Amino acid sequence: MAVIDGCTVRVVDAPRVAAVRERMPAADDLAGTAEVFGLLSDPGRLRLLLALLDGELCVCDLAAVTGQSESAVSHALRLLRAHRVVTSRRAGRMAYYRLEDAHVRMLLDLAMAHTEHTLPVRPEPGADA
Amino acid sequence: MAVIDGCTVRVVDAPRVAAVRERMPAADDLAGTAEVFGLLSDPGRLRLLLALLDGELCVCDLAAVTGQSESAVSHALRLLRAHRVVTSRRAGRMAYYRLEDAHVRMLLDLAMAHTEHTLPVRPEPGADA
DNA sequence: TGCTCATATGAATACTTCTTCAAATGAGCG
DNA sequence: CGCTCATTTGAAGAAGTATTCATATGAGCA
Repeated sequence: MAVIDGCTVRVVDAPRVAAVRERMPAADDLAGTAEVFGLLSDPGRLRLLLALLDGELCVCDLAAVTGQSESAVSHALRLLRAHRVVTSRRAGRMAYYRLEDAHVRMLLDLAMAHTEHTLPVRPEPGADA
Repeated sequence: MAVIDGCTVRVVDAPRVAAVRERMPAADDLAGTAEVFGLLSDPGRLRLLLALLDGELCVCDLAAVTGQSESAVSHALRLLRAHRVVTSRRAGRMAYYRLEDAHVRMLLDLAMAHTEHTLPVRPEPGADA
């Protein structure tokens, strides 16, 4: 048993627990990161973002590329825009969206690299492959 | 207007749309990737996985580290185990979990590198920073 | 101005998903 | 064998999320 945050909890390896807790990011950072992953956790949004990887597209082209209704696309883009993952540019009555978040771009690149040829890159310490 | 998948849809830049559709991963791959991101989209699970980054821990220590109930932790681990992200080892009445998925490990490393010091790495083509 | 088109928005429904509580499993130990 | 402990499981309730349809905004154009 150990006392953490004023609560008494059951603990086996107290020093390890303390060390790992030490390294744990702040709650806000964790929540933010989880949110980003959440944005990527929907196949529709994932399609949209992948479509935007190599440049901007208008809403109707995004709908055509991703096979979704224009309304669904617009809702999804609204969410992504609220999180500053994409930005929009208006040209006449059309709206062109682009991927604006470098961090998300990296995650997408990494994810795509792994769907095509799944090669392990940083194996767990102790593994021999 | 263009015909895609037998449906007539409104399209502005038809060749672009065709090219981007070409590069789009298969639906199964997309769904799988979205699922992985989904596993990372919950702060509780994110904490668990981060705690496991440098080695195995038992359930109660995971609960202590992440500040969740043991039941919640067990449910989360069950889900992660179902997706082969973690594996468990039993030692007596305790269960030790370890991170087993190299791809997820990379995503976690990348995400963590970005929560601490947010440095852009691959800017969009056209950006000058 | 009035019409059409591209996108955006709102509201409602259906669908997941998280959390909690209660109880079950199954190992160690007297 | 019966008790305790660590973990797992099930079920239920609450909360969030996605999709759709209908409508609104607002730009271009006659």
